[in-house]
Amino acid sequence: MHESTNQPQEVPTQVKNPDLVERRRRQIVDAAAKLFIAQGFHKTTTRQIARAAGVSIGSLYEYVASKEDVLYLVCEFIHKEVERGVAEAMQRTTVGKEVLAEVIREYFLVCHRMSDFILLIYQETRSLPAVWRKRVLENELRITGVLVEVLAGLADGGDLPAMSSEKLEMVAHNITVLGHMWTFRRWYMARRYSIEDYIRVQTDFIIGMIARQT
Amino acid sequence: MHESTNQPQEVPTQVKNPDLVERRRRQIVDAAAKLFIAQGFHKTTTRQIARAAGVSIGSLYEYVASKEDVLYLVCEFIHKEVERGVAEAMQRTTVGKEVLAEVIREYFLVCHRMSDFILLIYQETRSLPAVWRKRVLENELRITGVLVEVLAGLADGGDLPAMSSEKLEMVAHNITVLGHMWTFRRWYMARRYSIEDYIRVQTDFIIGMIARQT
DNA sequence: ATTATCTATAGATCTATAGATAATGC
DNA sequence: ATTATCTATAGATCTATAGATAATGC
Repeated sequence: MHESTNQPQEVPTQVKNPDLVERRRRQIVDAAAKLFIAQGFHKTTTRQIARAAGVSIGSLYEYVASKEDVLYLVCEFIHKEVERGVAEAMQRTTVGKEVLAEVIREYFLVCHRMSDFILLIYQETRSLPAVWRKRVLENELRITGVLVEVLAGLADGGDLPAMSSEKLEMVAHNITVLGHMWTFRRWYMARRYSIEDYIRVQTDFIIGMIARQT
Repeated sequence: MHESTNQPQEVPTQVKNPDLVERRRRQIVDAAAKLFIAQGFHKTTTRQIARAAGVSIGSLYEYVASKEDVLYLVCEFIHKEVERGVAEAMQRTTVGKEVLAEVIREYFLVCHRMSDFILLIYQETRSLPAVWRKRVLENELRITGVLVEVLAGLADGGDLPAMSSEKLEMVAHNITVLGHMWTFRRWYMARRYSIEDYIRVQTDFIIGMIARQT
């Protein structure tokens, strides 16, 4: 199978200078992310995005070809941030007995910090054209993939009960989603738990979840 | 605190005959739910809804005051269906040793059957006006509440290790969300698991999760 | 000369309603 | 007479672009 048959397809721009493209797109993404979080994608107009980004509506369309392009750039940016957060957090964890608990803690704290962004992805992915929706879902997997790697490392080192790679992967998905749960049930959870309480309770559950496995 | 200070607020209609309202709204909700699932709320027009429901655009607006009203009616309908499904499923479970596994199984099967609907709620709740968004979230809680009741019953009967009501509630939320996970990660899960596989693996995890608790 | 930016607006929709018509029940 | 339904459209937006202007670099 030839990779070359899939044209990798990027967001198109009319502007030649790549540094300028990067700079302006950052302005656009920053402004749009805030607006989308506050009002949602559909209630935000391209004019609001342009104004908040400090460019004219005409210029905005030199850097993207459609409003959906802006949403995709925002999703891409969020995933990069989350992945960076997770990767950094994973480095910070020491080795030894309590590693899994630390990994969970660091990941949940990333979810806590990036709550609004994660929620945005859950809510607006559907508004993307098919090609980009697919990309966003792949990015989502890549983040769970980081957890899979970490768990596999722990299992190899004997810091985790050995289990089939299938089950190990499911544990990673479960941890990912229980982190997200703090973002999309936060309106309820925050009434009775601080993020630290939440981490404590869920960590016990997750460790229990793994302990019994074969 | 007086309940009477909160006006309960229902979707307004111009039509006097309550039976007719119920009948027409069912047509509208059925049509709209399908369209929203296929295209999303924002890409669906009120004319499409009217046409698919078999009424004119003018009549549609005799039964609701706005497009958001239609979305709220759809969400309400979905929650009723899910709650009914869960309640029925819970009755079907026998008593004894394997009850928890049965409860999980029945609940996950409801999620499987109602996949599209559950996904719709995750994606479009944000498009609702504040008052109704709040209601939808309350309905969401009510469904988790059913699981809390069941778990509490099991704990009382000794079929479940005793644990604080706080933890018991969190277990119910976890089960709820792991059921939803099958709907919003299905694009990935379905590649490697059937719903039966998924239930088997997750049931083991959930039972492990509870076993260790105090 | 080329590249980037802006203003002004065409063109396309879409929601919600006004006002006319048909159906129902006394 | 009242209730329900329909057609036709007002009125409001919003995306995306055309065409003019300013800035940059040779």
